[in-house]
Amino acid sequence: MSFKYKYARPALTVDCVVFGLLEDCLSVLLIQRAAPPFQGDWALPGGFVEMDETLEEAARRELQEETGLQDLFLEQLYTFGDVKRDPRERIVSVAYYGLVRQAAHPPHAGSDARSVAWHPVDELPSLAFDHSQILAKASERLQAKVQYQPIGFELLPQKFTLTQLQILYETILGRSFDKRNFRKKIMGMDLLESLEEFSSGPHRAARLYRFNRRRYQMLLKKGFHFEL
Amino acid sequence: MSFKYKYARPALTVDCVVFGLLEDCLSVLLIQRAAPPFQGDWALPGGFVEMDETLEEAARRELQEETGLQDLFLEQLYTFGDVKRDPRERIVSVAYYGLVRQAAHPPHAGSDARSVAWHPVDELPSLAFDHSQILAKASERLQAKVQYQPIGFELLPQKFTLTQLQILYETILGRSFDKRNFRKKIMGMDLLESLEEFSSGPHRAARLYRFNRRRYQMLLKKGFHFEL
DNA sequence: TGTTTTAGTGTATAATATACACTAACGTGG
DNA sequence: CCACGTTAGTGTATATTATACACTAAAACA
Repeated sequence: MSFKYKYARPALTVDCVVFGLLEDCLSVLLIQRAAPPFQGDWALPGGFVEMDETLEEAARRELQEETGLQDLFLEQLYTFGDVKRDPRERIVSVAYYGLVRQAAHPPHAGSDARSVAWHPVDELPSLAFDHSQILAKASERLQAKVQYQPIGFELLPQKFTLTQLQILYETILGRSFDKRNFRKKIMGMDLLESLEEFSSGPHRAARLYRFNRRRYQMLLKKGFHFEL
Repeated sequence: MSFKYKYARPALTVDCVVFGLLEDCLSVLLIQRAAPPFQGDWALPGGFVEMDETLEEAARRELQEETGLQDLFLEQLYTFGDVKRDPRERIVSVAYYGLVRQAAHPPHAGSDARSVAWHPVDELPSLAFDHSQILAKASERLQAKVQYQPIGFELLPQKFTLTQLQILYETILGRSFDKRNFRKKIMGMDLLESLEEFSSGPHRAARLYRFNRRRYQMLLKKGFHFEL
């Protein structure tokens, strides 16, 4: 069976740049290609868009199939359409970027047995196709967006300490913050719900917090806007 | 002649949301559809992506063909891929938004004689397909971007007065600025080149300025970042 | 019980944003 | 020719926000 069209059509794929924190290190989920072209090289998870699913649905399905990841924060990034970005034929790819909480838990490789692994963003292998370019765009977007939308929380466990949050921002933005000023600013936004204390070593216990999404929605309507 | 593929493929189009200032009124360039579906309705200019052109090239070509516009600021906006966004078949569309200086000069209708016209954004007709949604996203993006990148200048003539610039920002952002504070901020950025004076009526002449793009690039490298 | 390690807190100063009102220049019409 | 209408252009005082900076608290362990 095959499909005929009057005019030539590019193939349409989705690719996903999924970020996670791996031991305080910002990392990206990559799969190793089992077949040519770029056999053995690392690449972004992704695949062809089916006729009965939206682009985001396609991205989520491919992620699930290839890495087992589900229910993560996922947003459209950019569409890459250079004529020769795939050596085989014309393929246009809609890229998404995602954030996951538990990069610690290793993702399971997909049914087609390609290996899947987290790679720290500052020591990446060279990638198949134009995936380095896609990843660069995703990093840029993440850095920009994390400063004016409260998406950083998507990378932390639901309960986290202020120190964890600060390290997260420092990691993503590549600069350090003053502890007191950071806490002042975050607390001043009134977005975090104070929870129990949590002890993890030979030192004072830290308070855990949870991001209160409902409260954020409320504040948004009142003209509030999150900023770093 | 026709093209056969093993798997079904969505058709791929580009659509353009082009903004211009029409008598201090933010407007969008629309074309009137000559054929079904949505015959007679207004729609965004756009069309199918050819196999030998990038997405941006496709957008520029379609704009040129349908409206005569050329050499404008144009950036990718978002890709729309809902399954039923076109009643005929599955079509995924990569949307671009553009800014032009001279919305005063009426665009000439394309070769296929569809009419082309500027429509103020606050009194739009209902649009074909999901084009209202695309336009909404473009307005949102314009509003956001104009505040942290100096793209507003793309809507003004190359020589402009500070009052014109202020009105532009007020129009796009829907709020007013204090004249002295506005001028202080803009001048403080040191991005404008002072030119000759320009007299236009029974009142004091105003100084003309030009946006100095070279200077902007320089400052960028030194860590400067434009903000409203 | 003291040593180590991380958590948690306040204040003074600098920088930035805001609010606000008059003079300058030009053209027109009485 | 001068009074009026209209738009251009300018500075300062105050409030708000950002920054810099150092010690005490609590827990575990030796």
